[in-house]
Amino acid sequence: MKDEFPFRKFERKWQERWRASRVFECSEDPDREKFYCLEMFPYPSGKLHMGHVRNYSIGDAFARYHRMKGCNVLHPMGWDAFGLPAENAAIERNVHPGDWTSQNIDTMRAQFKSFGFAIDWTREVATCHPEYYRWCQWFFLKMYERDLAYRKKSQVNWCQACRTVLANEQVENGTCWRCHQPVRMRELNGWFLRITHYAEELLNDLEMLRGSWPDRVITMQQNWIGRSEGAYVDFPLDRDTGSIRIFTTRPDTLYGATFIVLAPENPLVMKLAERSGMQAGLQAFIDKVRSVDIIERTSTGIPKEGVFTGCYAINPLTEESIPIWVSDFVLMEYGTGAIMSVPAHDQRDFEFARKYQLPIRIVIVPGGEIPDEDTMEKAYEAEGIMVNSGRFTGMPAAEGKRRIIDYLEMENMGEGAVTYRLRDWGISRQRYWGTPIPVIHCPQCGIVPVPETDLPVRLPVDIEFDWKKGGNPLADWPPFVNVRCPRCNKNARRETDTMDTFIDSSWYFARYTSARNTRSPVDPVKVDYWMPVDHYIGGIEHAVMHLLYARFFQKVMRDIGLTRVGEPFTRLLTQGMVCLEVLKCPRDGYLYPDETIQDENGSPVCAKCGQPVMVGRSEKMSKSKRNTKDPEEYLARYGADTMRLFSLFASPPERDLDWSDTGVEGAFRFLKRVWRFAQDWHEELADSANRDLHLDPEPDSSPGRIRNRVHQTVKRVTANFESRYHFNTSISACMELVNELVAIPGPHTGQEVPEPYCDVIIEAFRKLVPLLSPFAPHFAEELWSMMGNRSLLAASPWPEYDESVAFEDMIIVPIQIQGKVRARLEVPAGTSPEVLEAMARADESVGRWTRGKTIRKIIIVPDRLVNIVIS
RNA sequence: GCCGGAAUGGCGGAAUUGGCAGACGCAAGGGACUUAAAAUCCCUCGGUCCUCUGGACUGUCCGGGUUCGAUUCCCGGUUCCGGCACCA
Repeated sequence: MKDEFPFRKFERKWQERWRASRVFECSEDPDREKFYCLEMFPYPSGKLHMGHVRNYSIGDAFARYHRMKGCNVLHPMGWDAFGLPAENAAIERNVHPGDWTSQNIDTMRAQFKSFGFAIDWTREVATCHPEYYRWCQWFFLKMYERDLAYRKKSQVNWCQACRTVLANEQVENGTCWRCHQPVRMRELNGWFLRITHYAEELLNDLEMLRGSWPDRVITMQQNWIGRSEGAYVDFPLDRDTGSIRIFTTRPDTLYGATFIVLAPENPLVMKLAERSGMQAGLQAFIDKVRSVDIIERTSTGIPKEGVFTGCYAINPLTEESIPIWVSDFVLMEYGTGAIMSVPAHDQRDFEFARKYQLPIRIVIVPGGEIPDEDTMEKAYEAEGIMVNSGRFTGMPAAEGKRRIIDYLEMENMGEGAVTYRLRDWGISRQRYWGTPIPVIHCPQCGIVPVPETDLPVRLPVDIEFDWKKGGNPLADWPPFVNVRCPRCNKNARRETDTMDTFIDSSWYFARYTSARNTRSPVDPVKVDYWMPVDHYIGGIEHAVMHLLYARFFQKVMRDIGLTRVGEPFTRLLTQGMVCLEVLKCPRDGYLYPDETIQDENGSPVCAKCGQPVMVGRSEKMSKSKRNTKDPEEYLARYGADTMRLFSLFASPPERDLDWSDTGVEGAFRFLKRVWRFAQDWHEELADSANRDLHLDPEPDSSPGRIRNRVHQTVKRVTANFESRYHFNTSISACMELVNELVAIPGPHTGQEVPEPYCDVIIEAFRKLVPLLSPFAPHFAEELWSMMGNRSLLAASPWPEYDESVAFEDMIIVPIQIQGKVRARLEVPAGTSPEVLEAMARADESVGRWTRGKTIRKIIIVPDRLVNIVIS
């Protein structure tokens, strides 16, 4: 059977050869250029999904290409193995989270292997292994020593459904990022990492990444860090001791500050209430604010509510007494939880002042005229000249800012300051399946860190627990909780919070460089050889959280002397989602394709109720929308190479990919076509590897043109790997070449092999097969060995191209008249403008268009076009 | 509201710096092979029109502009996607 395409057989064969030859295992070699290629490691959720297939197909193409280019490639894999779904599975089906996780890992590892990814499996890590998470604990202790980890009571985002705390980044539109239930505020003690200590550096270093990270990720991180420059200003209380500190970005408007507003959570509120005797009213207001859920409270549209505290403060510059209010629009978490209100120059303050009839004073004007404060319709927020501002009157606002800050500092009334939107990272989770925080609470000594020598604090795996009960089972497990204080040896209590799993994924990329090291998280020599990651590939959903935390950890690792590298990821590629149209029945909701049947007109109807099915637009594949496709099915039917090829061909990596069964079929057809062509030429190709080729056909002969195309294709595919990463066009280029090869006469058309073609075809295959290998590695490896190569293609050099052969000798130059193509000239490349002009003027069809007209101008771009402008 | 990104045939997409719009693939239609089907191969395939083996006009979200020439650059707008959203 000549036409048979035995992909199942050869895919298994090459996977086995790669494994046995250990070709993808690597070690440090200072003499070779290193290339660290990494895709974001998966959460072991059960089985691979199409998003994984795409992600790892992209990364694998890079890894294979750079290995063939001669780089020492590190391409590892591991498991982000702690986290909530494991506990949810435990609750649903009463299996231990650890068992559930390790089964999933086994399943998914096997799947990875059946895709033939070029991975160094000796470096595999799983974050739930004590050998891994002990170093998460170690990092925690190091940070604790350096005051980068601390415990505080705070208002936290609380998800009732998950019974845990969420970081701000994990709250999406007021709902939990995992279960999408509303998030409530709750006061809780917990552990924090002082990421704000690095805010400035995390912001500034983004500039180094510009150009090699997507702009939008840089922008998102900038917005998230949210630097603002301004000043703290102290407003003394009127007829009382003490003062209120506010933060403002507009010290130049200080003379226009006519009232103060406190956040409802600000502890000052109740103190002031006591003085004014207005406790009842203020408490009622605070309770009312608290009762509103976070979604509503943080939505911009709703009108601002406020209450007067009955107390006054002194504006330090005007020395006037101004009222102190409380309102829900002021946030306790930002700045100082108190603001000065300048209604003339802040729209929100303006609306508030109008609503409660508070005074408005203009202190900045665009020109000379001062508008009427009683009739103005909105705040003037732009730059201008200061008025009504004492000694600062007449200054441009920008200068006034500096001068007022200087003055405040001189008079001890405030200081210049920078604040950030970024908050410290709350890492405590009231959950079982995570890294235990290595701390002991002693009634005598207080908080005592677990000594380094006692690490890891093992998560008890033999825990007996009713998973359905919810909450954190660790807190109810005496063997874990009851310990002796490492300092005084008296009875103490172990911390039962576990770490946010984002800790685990904040340094795994460094661990891969020294995966089995038992003395420290990373070996300093190895980590500095491999780091930073050269190509990091993953989903855009990690643009802020994971990538910001990882950057933070990298800087901490640097500062504690583990590495010299300060930024972990040199290049970032954010791949798009895998999408498919959704099917929806008006009665039964989302449907799988096999839950629909065709009616007599061939339109899809719901199999259950017979109603017409709406075909919705293409959306990210998800179980809840029932628009998923199982990679396993396609793997069995078409093989790994076809899936990989399709995933890369259907759209460029950063864009969304629409899954298409017929598209997969197309990729399969292409591979079969090349296969069949190779079989037809078997006699010529088999064991041709060591043959000397005579490659000197006339450049403008048919075989000469084939050579030209071959070398051009090598050039195009190579260029793509170096700069644009649009593998869809790389694959197109290979397809075009195959189309040209198939068009020549030969055994596949039932003809004799014409003499001049034979060596050209052999050369074509020597180039084409390696070009395809990053996309369809088993297929390429099989053809490579058929051609008589003894060594693995995966370890062979990337094909070279000869610029002089890739060079196009004859070029078709279009002739335009008034910008419209009217004729074409076939000329040798590099034909001079003079000759082109003469040829264009002499051209017959040009004459038809120019007859009776005056030629005003002729624009000539050599090798590109001729444009004749007529009057 | 603010900040990004996108918009090209029936569909996914291509067009390196302003220089032949629609590569490559999918779908569709026609044909060959076949008892038939599958597989494979060949042809057509943006739109409108004409005197139809050719040719004209038009066409890259819409409206302007710059230019000999704009999918590409500039200004204004529409729609969609994403992020942030009382941040003082």
